[in-house]
Amino acid sequence: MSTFSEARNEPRWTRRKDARPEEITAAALELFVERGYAGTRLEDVAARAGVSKGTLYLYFANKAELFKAVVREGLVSPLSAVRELMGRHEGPMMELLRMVVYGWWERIGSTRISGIPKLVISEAGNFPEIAEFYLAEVVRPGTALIRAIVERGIASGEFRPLDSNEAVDLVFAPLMMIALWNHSLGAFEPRRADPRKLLDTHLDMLRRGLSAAPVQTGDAKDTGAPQS
Amino acid sequence: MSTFSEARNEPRWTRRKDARPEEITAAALELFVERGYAGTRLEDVAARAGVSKGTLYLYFANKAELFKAVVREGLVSPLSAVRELMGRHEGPMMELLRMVVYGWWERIGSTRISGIPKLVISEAGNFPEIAEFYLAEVVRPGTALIRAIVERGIASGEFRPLDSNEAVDLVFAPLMMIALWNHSLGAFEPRRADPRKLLDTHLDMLRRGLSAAPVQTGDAKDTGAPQS
Amino acid sequence: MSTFSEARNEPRWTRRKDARPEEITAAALELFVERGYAGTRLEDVAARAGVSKGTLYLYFANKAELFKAVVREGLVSPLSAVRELMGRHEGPMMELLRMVVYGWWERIGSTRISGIPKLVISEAGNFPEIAEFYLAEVVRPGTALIRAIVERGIASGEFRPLDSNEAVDLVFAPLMMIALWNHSLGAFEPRRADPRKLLDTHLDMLRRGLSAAPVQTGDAKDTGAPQS
Amino acid sequence: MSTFSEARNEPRWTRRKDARPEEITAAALELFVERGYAGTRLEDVAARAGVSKGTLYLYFANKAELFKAVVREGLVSPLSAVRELMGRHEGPMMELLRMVVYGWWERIGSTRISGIPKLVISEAGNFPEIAEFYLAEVVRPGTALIRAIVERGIASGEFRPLDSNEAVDLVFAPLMMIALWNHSLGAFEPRRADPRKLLDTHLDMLRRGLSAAPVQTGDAKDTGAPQS
DNA sequence: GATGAATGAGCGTTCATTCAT
DNA sequence: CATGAATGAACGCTCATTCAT
Repeated sequence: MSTFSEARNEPRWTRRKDARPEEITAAALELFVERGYAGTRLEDVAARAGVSKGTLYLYFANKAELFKAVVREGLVSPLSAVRELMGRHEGPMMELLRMVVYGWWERIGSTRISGIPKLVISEAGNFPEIAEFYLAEVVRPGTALIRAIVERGIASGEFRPLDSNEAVDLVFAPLMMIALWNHSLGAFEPRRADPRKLLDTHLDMLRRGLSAAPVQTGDAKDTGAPQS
Repeated sequence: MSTFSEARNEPRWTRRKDARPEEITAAALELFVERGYAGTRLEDVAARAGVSKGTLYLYFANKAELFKAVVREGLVSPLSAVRELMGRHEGPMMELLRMVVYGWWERIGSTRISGIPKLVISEAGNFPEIAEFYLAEVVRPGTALIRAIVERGIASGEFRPLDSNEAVDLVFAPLMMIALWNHSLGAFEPRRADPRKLLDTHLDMLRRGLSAAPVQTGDAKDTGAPQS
Repeated sequence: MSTFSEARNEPRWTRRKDARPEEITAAALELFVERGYAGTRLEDVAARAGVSKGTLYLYFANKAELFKAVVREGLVSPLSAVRELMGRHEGPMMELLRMVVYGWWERIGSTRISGIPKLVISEAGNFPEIAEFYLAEVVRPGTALIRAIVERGIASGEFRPLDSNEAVDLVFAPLMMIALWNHSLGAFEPRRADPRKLLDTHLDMLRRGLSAAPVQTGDAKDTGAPQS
Repeated sequence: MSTFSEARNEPRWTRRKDARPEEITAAALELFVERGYAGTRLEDVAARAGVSKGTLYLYFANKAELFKAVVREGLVSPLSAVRELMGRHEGPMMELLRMVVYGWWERIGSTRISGIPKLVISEAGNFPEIAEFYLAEVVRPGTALIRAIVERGIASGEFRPLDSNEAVDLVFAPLMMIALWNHSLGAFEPRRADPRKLLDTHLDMLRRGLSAAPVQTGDAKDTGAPQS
């Protein structure tokens, strides 16, 4: 009505139709991670998002859909960012692996998105749909990416010729462990080493473990080729 | 391989009456692992154990107590077996590490007990008591054991001097990953490599990663000392 | 056949604004008849009327008021038309009855107004106000009208002397049955006889049933007087 | 424990597993008829049946199944009773019709089962499944029965040759009207004629309407044949 | 006037727990 | 000891109603 109102940049009562879904999934992510799927009451999600119970249903058809949206949302851009990075990279694959691990920490490990793996692991049995979705959209593309790096390294002679599927699992395991720990027992064990230091050591171990150079150790002659 | 099984002395076929609680926890373990705590209905536990719903309450005060009993039961003995093994061991620590990893697979990884970690991780937030208990009874003793091995290896010059806490995490991570995978997404991804092969590769990577011998790799001069 | 339509004088195409309430009650009538009171969602009424949910509340205080308006609207005028017709009629009462029945079909039975009886019957228990209103405005005046016809016929010797209240019910029953059927099970039983043929047969049965002339039937001597 | 307890014929706490379903459907019938399907709260059904809300679900999977059970239960035996009666009958069909109408009043019209038609009419739109079920199990068998009677009468020359489908509707209409009235507006119009007298008059009208004998009425020559 | 996002009371349904037998 | 019918608190979801725009 007044000419002044036109200048407002932060109207107090904007219909927040577009911001709402993210506010809700953010609240839901926290609670799902804290309490599990079944343990999370939609009323609490609503309260934490600052809306009423009914509002949830304006944006998500039901609890399962909200859950799926939470999982989906947390994992779209991160993966494609890695993919892009890999396309551009030149130089040793070990260097790329390091960037991927650090990038994972920046974008996922150190954020609340890292709660999603725990969610999925916990609820896979009850939500086959989620399990399939996560496998198709996250696990398989993610492992394919790392496998490609490992295989490039093997092809170039940088890495020794080991089973690339196994290598992928060994690259991922500590990252998963960090994420799971931080969202479960970590809450009860306050003094913990800096995860970044652990990741550095992990990368250092990987460097040695993947290297094509032979390693002379106490109990076995290492030829650079994998065991049996 | 049969390293862990020597300590058991209990009669294998006690009277049915005494076996009831274990039949129940066995049924409960399966279901808790499959469906999580909240997703498991006591009626189904009863049905799978071949008893009536009411009978559950003759042995367990409530669902939470049953859950705790399931977790508690799956954990106690194996650790002491490892401790004993360690006391007896002579020779390279890498060899001991290998026995521990294989023993873990025999006694835990390949059995339904491997579902326990998933349970604990999933429900730690809802059952602080379980979390504390698991930390006190399993995590801290377990890591202490491995840390002792690593530190013995460092002291003897077999291993290079890295942070033993970090090393422990890196030793455990793939074992945890295998256990979690088998009880969650693994059910939806049929073709999977043999976990034992993965463990072999893991041990091979560890051997190289832990070795005191320097490793010449493409992007860094390795002196045997840990990074940074 | 067009007997009833003569009295209407209102302009047929008033301004849209004034038409709104009627568009809403028209939409509401359809839905209330299809789904019952509780089964009808105001959101659907709004959608069918082409307005927003909020707009409903500009015209009707709440769902119950809308419902009452729907019922009220479907009832008033036709009765006065019959009353008028009756005042003018000369000749046999059976002929008047026939006109009334045909008129009912024209103005009510074949239109969506015929859904009103179903609504009232279904919701009488929940809406005493509607029940009373319908009794006062429709049932009692309507039966009075028919009763007057029957009684005129009896007085003139055209009809035999039976209980006029009972006769009224027997005149109405098939009309009600047609209306109710068409708005309930009729939707699930596609092939159905033409209601007009049924009404003809009904009138034919009434003619015989009401006639003062004796009827010789197999199992009773008919004197024209009603049975005990 | 005591020898006395064996003599008890009315144990105070018998598990009433077999009586319960009928107690519940009886309570549900009352409430469904009073308040409609949606208007009936299961909590109230439970309370009226003297059980808890949860107990309902021991016997009926959900509200819709309870509803179907109510409908089913009220109309199985009555229909077969009529069928049986018809098989035995000898003599005029008009007599059989009279027995059917009286029987309907005894077994249905005067009992609370008469509330079912109203229920079905009200909810057919929301529960196609119920509508189909009622058509298949009640309406079609019931009309077939009456049609058979009418057609036998026509074949024997007792009735004039009219459309038997129409005749069936005209036979039923007043019965339906009585049932519906008693469960809707009837509650608000206390003084009402005895339905049995109305049924007598209805039968008397039918006798005249169906008779093969010609009837001389004021406005039409009646030849016994139906109108065009 | 008209909109539709937001609300929250209310109900159907589930399931851990109890207890008479 | 064992049973399983019964309970009722708790929660997901719906939808009539409100109100800032």
